[in-house]
Amino acid sequence: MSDPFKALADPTRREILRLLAGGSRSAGDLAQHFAISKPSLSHHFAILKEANLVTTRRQAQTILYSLNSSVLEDATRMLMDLFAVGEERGDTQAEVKSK
Amino acid sequence: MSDPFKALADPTRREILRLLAGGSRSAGDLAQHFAISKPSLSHHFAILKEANLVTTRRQAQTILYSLNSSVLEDATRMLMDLFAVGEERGDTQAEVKSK
DNA sequence: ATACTATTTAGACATTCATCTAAATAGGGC
DNA sequence: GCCCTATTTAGATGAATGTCTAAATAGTAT
Repeated sequence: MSDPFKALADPTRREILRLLAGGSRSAGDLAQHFAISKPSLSHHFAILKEANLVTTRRQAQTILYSLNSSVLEDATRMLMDLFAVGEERGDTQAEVKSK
Repeated sequence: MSDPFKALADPTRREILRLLAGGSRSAGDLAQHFAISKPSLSHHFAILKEANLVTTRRQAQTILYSLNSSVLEDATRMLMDLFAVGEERGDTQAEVKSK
């Protein structure tokens, strides 16, 4: 089980998740939405699966991919904590442009 | 301005953000929390700055880093949309057509 | 069993990434 | 001006990443 944030770093993988948010899809179906080769997509699937962001289920010849919302929720909560907590130290005034 | 998700992919950078969530800190102050060299940290700072996740402000000799919550909020919202939306379509499991 | 379709695995390759050491820059104090 | 402290830049290096083509695997159908 690897780092979900690493899995989310690639735009192709985020697009895969976005498509899966609309419902489960087969690998081939997903492949139609991308310009890259099927082996490359398959590699992205493997990374998403490794991060537990998707699950798979065989249906006859095809393999259905589904979104695993819970891991996505965990990651979201982690990000949310970065700006929801910690307002106590008094230097919110720190917005200065970098040279 | 580069991909904030790519910036969030590294655990060291997420820890930097977590520290900054507690208040602005100087580069050297942040460096004390990590085992890696200062130039390596500086590289991480640059990536966070490039992604607009932090801002900087010079204070005498030291440089203060501050969290930029708004970009973090945007990223969080993007993730949230992946599991908050798409619940209206009734095909979380089965009926998907391929090809 | 053979053939066909869907998907993954195996290598290879170029690019990006995280890290280091050494050197450069910027500001403050003497 | 010349040091001292803080931080970044430059350049190098090994590991990880995203992509490809070709081959292998799994399941269905004839």
